[in-house]
Amino acid sequence: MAERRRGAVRNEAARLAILEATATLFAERGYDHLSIEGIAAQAGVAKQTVYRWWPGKSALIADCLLEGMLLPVDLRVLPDSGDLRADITTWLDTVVGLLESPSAQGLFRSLLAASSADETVGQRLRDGIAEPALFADRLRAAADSGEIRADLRLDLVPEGLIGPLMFRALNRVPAEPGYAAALVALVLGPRPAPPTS
Amino acid sequence: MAERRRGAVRNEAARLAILEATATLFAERGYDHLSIEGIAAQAGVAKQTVYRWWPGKSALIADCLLEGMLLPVDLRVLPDSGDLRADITTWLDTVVGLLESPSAQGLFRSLLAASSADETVGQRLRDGIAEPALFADRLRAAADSGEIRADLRLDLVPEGLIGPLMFRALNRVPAEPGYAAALVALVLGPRPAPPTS
Amino acid sequence: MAERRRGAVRNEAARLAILEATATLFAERGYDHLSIEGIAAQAGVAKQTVYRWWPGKSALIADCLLEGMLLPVDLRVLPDSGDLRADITTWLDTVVGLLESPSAQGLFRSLLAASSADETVGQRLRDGIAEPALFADRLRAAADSGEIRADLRLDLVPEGLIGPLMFRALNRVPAEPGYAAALVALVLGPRPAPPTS
Amino acid sequence: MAERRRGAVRNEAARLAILEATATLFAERGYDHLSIEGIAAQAGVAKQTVYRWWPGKSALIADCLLEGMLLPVDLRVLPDSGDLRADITTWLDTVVGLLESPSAQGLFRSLLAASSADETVGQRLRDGIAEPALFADRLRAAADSGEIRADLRLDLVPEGLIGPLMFRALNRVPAEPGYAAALVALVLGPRPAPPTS
DNA sequence: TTCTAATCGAGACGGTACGTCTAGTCTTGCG
DNA sequence: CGCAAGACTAGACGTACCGTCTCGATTAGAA
Repeated sequence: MAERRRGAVRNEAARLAILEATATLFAERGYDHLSIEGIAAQAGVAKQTVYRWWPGKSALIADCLLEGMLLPVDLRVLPDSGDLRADITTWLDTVVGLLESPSAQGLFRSLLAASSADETVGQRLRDGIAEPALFADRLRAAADSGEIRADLRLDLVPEGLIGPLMFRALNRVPAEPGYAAALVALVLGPRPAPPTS
Repeated sequence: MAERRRGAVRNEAARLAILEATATLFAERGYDHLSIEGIAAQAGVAKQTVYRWWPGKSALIADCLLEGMLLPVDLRVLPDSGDLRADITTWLDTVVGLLESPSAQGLFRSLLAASSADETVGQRLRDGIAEPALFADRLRAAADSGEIRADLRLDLVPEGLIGPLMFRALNRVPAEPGYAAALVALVLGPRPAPPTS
Repeated sequence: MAERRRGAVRNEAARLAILEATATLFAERGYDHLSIEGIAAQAGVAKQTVYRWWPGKSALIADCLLEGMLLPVDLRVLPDSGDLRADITTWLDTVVGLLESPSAQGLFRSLLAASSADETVGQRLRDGIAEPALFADRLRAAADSGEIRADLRLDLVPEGLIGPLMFRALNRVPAEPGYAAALVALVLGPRPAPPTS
Repeated sequence: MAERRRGAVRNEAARLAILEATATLFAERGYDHLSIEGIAAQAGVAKQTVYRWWPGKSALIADCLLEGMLLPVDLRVLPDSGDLRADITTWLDTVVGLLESPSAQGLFRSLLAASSADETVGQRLRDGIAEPALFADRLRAAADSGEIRADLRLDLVPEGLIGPLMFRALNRVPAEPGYAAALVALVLGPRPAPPTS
């Protein structure tokens, strides 16, 4: 009983070409200097076809994020070795490693600019990098088991980890070796002493 | 003795009018949608007078920050009550309080966008908000006195405090009451137990 | 024998709706500013249905003329009182009367623009206003009877009468009272003196 | 004392390039199919420079007429041999001769279309072809001398001569040899018999 | 009946041009 | 020389139509 649309159907090839052109040009030129006109030309598509489906360039970025076309690796999974600190450090090291390349740094900064202009981009960026659920279960379990101190505000952990990365990206401060581990130590605190039996 | 330049000297009134127009329009419209043309018109100045002294809009923002025209209060001083945690919490509460107004939130997000486009803006922003020196001495003293744990990476504290604020600003997550204190607790860790004598 | 086509037959309602929409929009907006898209929308019809039957907007105008949808009165008949000069003056006064309304003037000018773009429109316009046959017989008879001078080039009379109207329409010069009679006098010459017996 | 403007002055080369491009493209492609974008490109000029000085393409055409860039010969002068009928016939033959070339016919039709869209074009066209003053003095003199009949409405003569040309141009009817003379005879009437003394 | 060709509505598509806005640069005349 | 004024090239903006095409529904003669 699906309300069946009439008329020609959307061209998937055009949709993909537009998103790919967006991703390419965004990585090359950054958020400002990204023009719909350029995207349409690069995609071999009429400008109106872009405007038909997206209201502006920030929405294009948001969709690129949704399709995983901007982030080169999948950050939405946390390794599970049993040691939460080690796992988060590993995960964070992946992110930090990405940011070593200047072009990836620029891309990340541009993503922040895009987030500044459009709320949806921020949501998608969060979903693509550090959705709350990524850490939540592990953190709760770790708190229960005493691996981290019991009074830690678990909901602040994601922003405690990602926020400093934003700070450094905007300030063009590269991450030194061991930065990931130091950040984990800062946010999760020192490993509590094992209870004496 | 000073080799005195010939010809007309720079018009200070024009300089100020331009920076004030920049600050006004930046607060009203955000970083993109800020145009040199608009600034010149608002300042009652020829466009060329802007271009003669500044290379682009990001440099204007940077200078506005330098002149303290964008941030309504002076954040470059940390109260000193003797209790570092309390002092930082107080300071952070000031910042958080600013961000409660939606317009100030937008201004802050726009500052992040400007930082993304221009390194200098980031520097000035850091200088205007949380220069390293703001915390450094107090932190070192607190570490010496045992007020905070000795192994804390003190250099990570500023980014550990400001980064999460950036995260929330970009994600449009308002700060709940007690957020400042929770953030301080997260980054500085719990107050260590006084040493048993 | 007739090779009978299969398939659905042309929708007469759609055809009429399209022509009516064309007439309406042409009168409202003029020849340029007349768009196929607008016509289709106004007629509640798909754009393709227009393009299936007409090659462009000038053909639509031509068909509207053929159906008499653009000219409010039928000009294809010349009264016959016995006095040719009076009859033509009467007929011309009808035309001039039409052109008194500014909207009808605009419509007439638009028809000239359409004629300029498409030969067929000109033909249909001529057929709808002053087909050669309209005057030919009466003129010949009048020449024979001496009502007009014998050496008059009868074939030039229609353009001699209509041409000045075009001139005035394009130059936005309204016709003063008595214009029709003056024009008839100009073209047909003064009434010859009756032959003395 | 002339109120002297400040700021850069209008670029005459650009102005001329634009008008020349307009004339070229108008002759090549006609009134519709004439695009500001194409004119700017042809003139090697930014689009805004066109829009700064002209509101639209009809104004460009009007200015081209004013500069005499569209009509290949100067029609604003009537020969004077003493015989008005002969002079007008000569003048009209020039016009008719121009209209023999199909491209000039198209240009003339396009001028009519432009006149239809913009009153100013019509004025300029009239000024460039048959300003009232062109005929007025000679006609009055001829009426006084009895060369033409005294009761002729002299003010109708220009439209009586030009109108039929418009009619034929719009209807794509070429002028046969002798057309100019026939038209003069139609409008001015036969040469009156010399008064018998 | 079933098949098949044509029509219709809706509307996506690659394009062209619109008229406006802004970026930076350059030019002119005043102080 | 700085400055206001403002013209200039360049190019993106977002919109309107162009003429073509594709989709599913409908219609009506042919098989």
